Amino acid sequence: MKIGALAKATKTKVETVRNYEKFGLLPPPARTTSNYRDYGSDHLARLPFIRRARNLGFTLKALRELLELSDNQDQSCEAVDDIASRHLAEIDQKIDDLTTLRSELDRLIGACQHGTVGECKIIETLAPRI
Amino acid sequence: MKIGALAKATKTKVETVRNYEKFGLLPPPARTTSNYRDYGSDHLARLPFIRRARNLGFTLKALRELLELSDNQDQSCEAVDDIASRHLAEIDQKIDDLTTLRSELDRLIGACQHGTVGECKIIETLAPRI
DNA sequence: GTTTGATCCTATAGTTACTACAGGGTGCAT
DNA sequence: ATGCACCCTGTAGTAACTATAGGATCAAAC
Repeated sequence: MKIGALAKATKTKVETVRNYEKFGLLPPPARTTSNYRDYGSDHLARLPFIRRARNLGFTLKALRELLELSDNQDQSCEAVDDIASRHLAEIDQKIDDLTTLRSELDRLIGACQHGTVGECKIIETLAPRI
Repeated sequence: MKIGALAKATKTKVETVRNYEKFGLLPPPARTTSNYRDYGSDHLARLPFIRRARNLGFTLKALRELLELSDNQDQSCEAVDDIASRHLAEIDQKIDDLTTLRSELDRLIGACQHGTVGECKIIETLAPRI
């Protein structure tokens, strides 16, 4: 498939797709005789992963590391363990933060339905843990 | 407190703090006679919220909207409900994505400990929901 | 068979959010 | 009074994306 079809299928801008290739997140696809990029199902699977992970605040650099866990199956257990563990801690923190933020937004909406907006404590929800 | 102390207390770069003020996320603090920014406890509470929310992938624009829920307590219930609900859906999606990604990393580490690295299915974890 | 329009190519410049640096003022401590 | 750490404004750099320019390719319509 050509870049336009891939971009559409993954709701990504064409320029962003090319950008990922330049950065080494998407392997360079085959080219047609007229030099058009010709993507396969591996690209189609990989791109949504990148998009979602980006949306979750992972940098392209962090993503490259995670994708290498997938690409180089022959890596040492220590390497896999180290990389995965580091990201696991980061992910847990993010889930925690999102969960507390979620509760406060939920409470806000609930208070609203009872006609009493009350004090908004959004800021406190993400206050630093001591 | 001066900007350096605030930055240190919130693990933020001094330049980033000034940037948030320019963007309207942090209210301009009082100034000393020598024109130094003089922050109070409200700034000290607000900044960690901004930092965490940024880390979760919220844009400065989205943050400004969320912070207005907190600042303008006199907003209409409909406005609060609308803004909060939109962000709630976004947050739920993020929690879902992080949870599935977390499981796969966890499985990878587990497999590692049993000496059988096995196939890495990270990419599939964030595959599109149909 | 050529013209129109959509899509592709590369390359460059703009945007957002942050970071770094330049050039200069402030304030305390030795 | 001379460092030295900190503050100020302003500008320029980075990362990741987005937009635009200038041109090639291809399918379809006339």
